[in-house]
This record gives sequence, C-alpha cells and structure tokens, in this order.
Amino acid sequence: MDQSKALAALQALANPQRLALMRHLIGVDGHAAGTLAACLGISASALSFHLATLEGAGLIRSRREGRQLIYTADRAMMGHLIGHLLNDCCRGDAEVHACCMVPRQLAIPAAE
Amino acid sequence: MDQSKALAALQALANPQRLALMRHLIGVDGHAAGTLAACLGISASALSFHLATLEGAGLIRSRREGRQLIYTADRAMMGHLIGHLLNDCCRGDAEVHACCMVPRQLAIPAAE
DNA sequence: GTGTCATTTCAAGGATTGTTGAATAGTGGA
DNA sequence: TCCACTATTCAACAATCCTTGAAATGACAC
Repeated sequence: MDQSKALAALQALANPQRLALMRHLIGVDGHAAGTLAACLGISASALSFHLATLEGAGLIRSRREGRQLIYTADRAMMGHLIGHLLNDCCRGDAEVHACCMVPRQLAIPAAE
Repeated sequence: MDQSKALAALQALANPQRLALMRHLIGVDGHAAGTLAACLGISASALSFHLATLEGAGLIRSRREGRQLIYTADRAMMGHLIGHLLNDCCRGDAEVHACCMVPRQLAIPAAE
C-alpha cells in the first residue's frame, strides 16, 4: 500500500461517524444505507457523504439489491492500512508491535 | 484505549506532514524541532502546529535539551491505536488480521 | 545586563470538511 | 403509465483545519 492510499484511508477513518460506520460494517454481510442512517442517527445526505468518502478511500464497497444499496467493509483494505502503519510507518518497531498485540495474545493461553 | 482517544490519534495521523513526522520519529532517540522542519521543508510555525497536534493526541512527547526541544514518538500509544483498530474497531476480524500481519502474526495460530 | 539561537504563540486569511434541505435519479409495484 | 421507496447529488452555509508572517518566550553565551 502506498503512502497516498494510506493517507486517504486515515482521513476517511478520522471522523466519528465514519469510524462508527466501519464498526457496523465489519463482520457482517452488509447493511443497506437506510439501516446505517438509522443506526447512526444522521440524515440520509450526511450518510451518503460519509459513505462516499469511505468508498473513495477503498474501505467499503457497495452493491445494489433491488432498491437498496448494500454497503460492505473491505476488510483486506483495512488490514493493509493497519499493516502499513505497523510495518511501513513504524518500520516494524518491536514496542509498537508489543503494545497492539496484547488482547489477542492473552486470548491464547499457553499457545507455545 | 477509548474511542475518543483513538479518534484524536487518527485525526492527528490523517495529515501528510504529521504522518511524515511520525515516520521520522519512530525508531530514533528523538529529533530537535529544527531538524524536523528541515527534513519536511516546512516553516517553523507550521511544524510547531503539527507537533502540538501530535502531542495533544499523545502520539509524541517532548523534552528540552538546552535551547532545543527534542521530540520522540510514543510508541506505546501508536501500538495501542493500532490495537484499537485491529481488536476493537474490527473486533479481531480474521481477514483483517491476515492482511496486516505479514511478518509477525503468522506465529500466532488462529484461536477462534 | 545585552544579543542570539531555537521554538512557540498569535492573528489573519484561505482552503477544506461537514451539515442541511431541496431536487434528482434509479428501482419496483399496481 | 403513475406512484412510492431508496438513495445520491447539489448549493449554500457553518465549522474546522492549515499556512503565513510577525511577535513573544526560553535558554545560553558574553
């Protein structure tokens, strides 16, 4: 992932509504725009603006199902962004790695 | 890490100059403000503005050494931010993990 | 003390971002 | 066809962010 894509993704995530949208969209098959507007309590046009920003950054995709547009998270893109922060921006720094892996490692008791 | 801290950190990183600053500051003992201004080619006051933003978000710290202010990255904060994205925002999603963990996470077998 | 270096703070302006409400486009049913 | 439903686009405005250049602060040397 190049620098400018990572930056666009960070700018997209750096907003409370859009971060909330990503949370809603990760781990599900997708949500219609209307559902998302109701979840976040924002207007349809504000939602549309935020969805367009996330889609422009490559963090979500959309498909039409009848009258509805179903939005899904692009989990690979999210992973690549995190990978960029971790390995490129922080150059694989050991302390950064150690601090972000805590919960997952604890969830695996005596894994070695 | 709570939601609002993560958001502040994302907003701080979502700017080309500030992302470049983090890159410069990770993995070194620290840089004086003047050095950083020269590296990035921006004015002293613009630099100061960006450093204050990063410091306000907890991503860097500063100490005085004589006339100079030495800035260092808070690698733990950076790690916690990435951990938040990975485990809280993405709820530990396996595909997200798979896409970002190229070098390290391969050592940890999936436990879900 | 004065002078100089390194940096921050301030005020002003331009650029960008986000919200609102009305108008528009696309889909499907009667 | 007409109508209802879903969602986007547009224009206008408010809010925020970023840059600039001048002034102020803090630390050191003389």
